[in-house]
Amino acid sequence: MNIGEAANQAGLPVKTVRYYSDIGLVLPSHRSTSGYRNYDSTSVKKLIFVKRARSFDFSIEDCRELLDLYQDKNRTSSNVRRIAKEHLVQIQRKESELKNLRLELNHLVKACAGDDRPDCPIIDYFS
Amino acid sequence: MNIGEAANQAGLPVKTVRYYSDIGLVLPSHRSTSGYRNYDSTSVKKLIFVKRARSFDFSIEDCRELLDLYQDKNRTSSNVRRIAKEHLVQIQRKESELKNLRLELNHLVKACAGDDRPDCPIIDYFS
DNA sequence: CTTGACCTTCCACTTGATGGAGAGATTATA
DNA sequence: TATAATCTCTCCATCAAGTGGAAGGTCAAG
Repeated sequence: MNIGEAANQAGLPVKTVRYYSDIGLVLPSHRSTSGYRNYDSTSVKKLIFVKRARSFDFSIEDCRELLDLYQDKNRTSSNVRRIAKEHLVQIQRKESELKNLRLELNHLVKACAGDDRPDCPIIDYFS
Repeated sequence: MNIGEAANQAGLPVKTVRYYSDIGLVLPSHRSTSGYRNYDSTSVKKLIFVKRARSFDFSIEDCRELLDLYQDKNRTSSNVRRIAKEHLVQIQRKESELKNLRLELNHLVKACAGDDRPDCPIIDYFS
């Protein structure tokens, strides 16, 4: 199938599929004589795999590694687990940072009258 | 003072201060005859202000707006509050997305044996 | 034969910086 | 005073992960 149909089946924009092809993440199974990218069901499955992994915020490089393992019949689940676990740590770190941010900002917003006067604890805090 | 000293006082890399100057976010108070950026205490305060706001993940454009309000004696705290509140909503949304991600990924990692065998619920889930 | 949908490559833009090259300015030391 | 070290300047490239658009080739239907 052509890129449009493949993108459709994977639920990705055509541009993104072409981008994944450009960076060698998911290559089309072959090219037509006129240069059209052609995707078979295997390559579409890879696109879907990448889409899922990306929705988990895995980086493109992580996806590349996971995709290798996905295709590797000799893989060990410990390898996959390692990548996922490292990623989990990143997510947890980010989440707690965001939480601190939210608490502090919430505090500031609550302290701010939000009226016509120029007095503002938010501005004061930043100054 | 020169850019190095200003950057130092603001706790920002010189490159960043120059970048803020380039995009017109915090301009140096003037330039020396030889073209050196010169920062007075007011412009350094603005740098510090931006640094704080950025540490709260406010975008550069938000910072620009907050900086305008910071300098505006006729500002109303409601304007500042609006920006901060919108930002708070973004942070909360991001935080809950991250939480969902963490829970699901944690689930997957826990379900994965992480041993020598190729069977892996993480890979299965993505496939 | 032409229209329209789809495909191609290439280039620019996004955010918020950061790194480096090459050159000029200033300051410290010998 | 010479020179070396440090600072600063501008300009260009790069990062992630695409997205948007231009200019042009391809294909099927009417």
